[in-house]
Amino acid sequence: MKRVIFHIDVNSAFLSWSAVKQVREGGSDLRLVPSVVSGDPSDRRSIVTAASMPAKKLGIKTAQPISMALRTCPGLVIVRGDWAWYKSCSERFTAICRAYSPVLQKFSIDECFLDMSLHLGRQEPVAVATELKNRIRSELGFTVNVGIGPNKLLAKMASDFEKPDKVHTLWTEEVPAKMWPLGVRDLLWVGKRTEERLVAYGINTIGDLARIQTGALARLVGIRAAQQLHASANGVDDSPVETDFQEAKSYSAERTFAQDITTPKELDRAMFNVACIVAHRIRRDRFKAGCVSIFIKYRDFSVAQRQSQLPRPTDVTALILNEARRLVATLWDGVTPLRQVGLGVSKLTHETDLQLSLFEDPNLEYYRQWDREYDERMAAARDAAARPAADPDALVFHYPTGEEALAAIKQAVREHRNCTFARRILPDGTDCFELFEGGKVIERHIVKKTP
DNA sequence: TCTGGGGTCCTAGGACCC
DNA sequence: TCTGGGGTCCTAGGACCC
Repeated sequence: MKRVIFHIDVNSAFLSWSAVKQVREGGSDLRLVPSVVSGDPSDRRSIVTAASMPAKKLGIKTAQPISMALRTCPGLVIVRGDWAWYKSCSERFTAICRAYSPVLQKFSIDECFLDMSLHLGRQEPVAVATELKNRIRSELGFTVNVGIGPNKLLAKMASDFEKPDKVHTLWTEEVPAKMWPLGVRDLLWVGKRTEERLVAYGINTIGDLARIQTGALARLVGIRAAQQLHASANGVDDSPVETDFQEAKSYSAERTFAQDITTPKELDRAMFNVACIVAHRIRRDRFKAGCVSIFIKYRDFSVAQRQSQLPRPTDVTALILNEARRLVATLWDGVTPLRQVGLGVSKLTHETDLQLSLFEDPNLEYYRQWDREYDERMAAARDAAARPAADPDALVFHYPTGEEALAAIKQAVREHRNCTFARRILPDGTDCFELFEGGKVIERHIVKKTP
């Protein structure tokens, strides 16, 4: 039986999705002007998460610093990401794809593979793909590219050809004409480093890679990578479309500082924050972690990391944080400036710890109670964020600068110890800090936007 | 220009056991 | 005292993806 795989890829996903929302709310279409999704544009370390076609035509690229993009295009429209909305777009997109074949593998928030081998009947693959593409466009308001091939690799390569709103095929017999002239970097799994090594050896195109002996290649990139690259360059891939839900194997969180930090106190505060986030997420997903890792990134982007096994798997923030602190102490000298820190957990299990250890931390019950309260606050903040913005009774405070806002917010948090609080981006793009009481927003603190 | 925040997998060396 | 060879686990680092 002939295998037919589709790879469906949303064009400029985050930007398209934000545009759909704005158009629905009566706004203009971001896709028609130079625009990007990014973090806080006043933070020099923010980068472009997604760019519109007009922005890309001006040379703005994904992952470029926002400050640089603004220099290229001073009139650039910047919108902040809306993750809850993106998730709902992704779910509706996946649901339409699944109607064409149940053999679906979600590859990321905006991409999936469909095994169409048993679901085409007498229809032509291109006709079905075109219908799928058009249906997503008319029902959901955004465009996708569909790549068609005999396996996942070629389908994915095909979807990357001309964009947007296109269907392309890459059958095995088309590989020499359509894929071999491309540079090695265009091949899946060839990144910056591998490209450098290959080019230094005179391997410039995917065709060069397809023809070289794997023995020579192995000396450059290792045996396994060599076999993988050689097979890929020849269009060979027999990996199945995996329909099963893959459980996460690790969780991590990182923070990049607005300015490099140089004191253990600052580092510890960041470690505390990321430990709370990671531990909360594993509890939410009913995991316990057997291994804790930390990493730090220096000014020059070099990274160092430490990891260690816990005596027993845990989901307790304090135990994870303690281990992270111990690891930090063995790794960082306490003075070399750091731009980023991160904490991860792995060796995840679902086991429940019924057995009690003689060496149990005497504060364990206190730690657990603290975690429960943290989890409740997070849940309350999530619920509040999911509700519509209308709450006319909330007191609204405006501040001319971020510093003043921060001071006032700290004061408000001290005064309202029973309140939950969350930072939130309002539908009009206003970045604000909200205090909740009994599920209602009672105060909203906003930094006045400079015109 | 000056670079985010998540993830996955692989490799190589050392410790330890038989 | 010095010695082989294989297996497994752990750790650090690197490369890639979106």
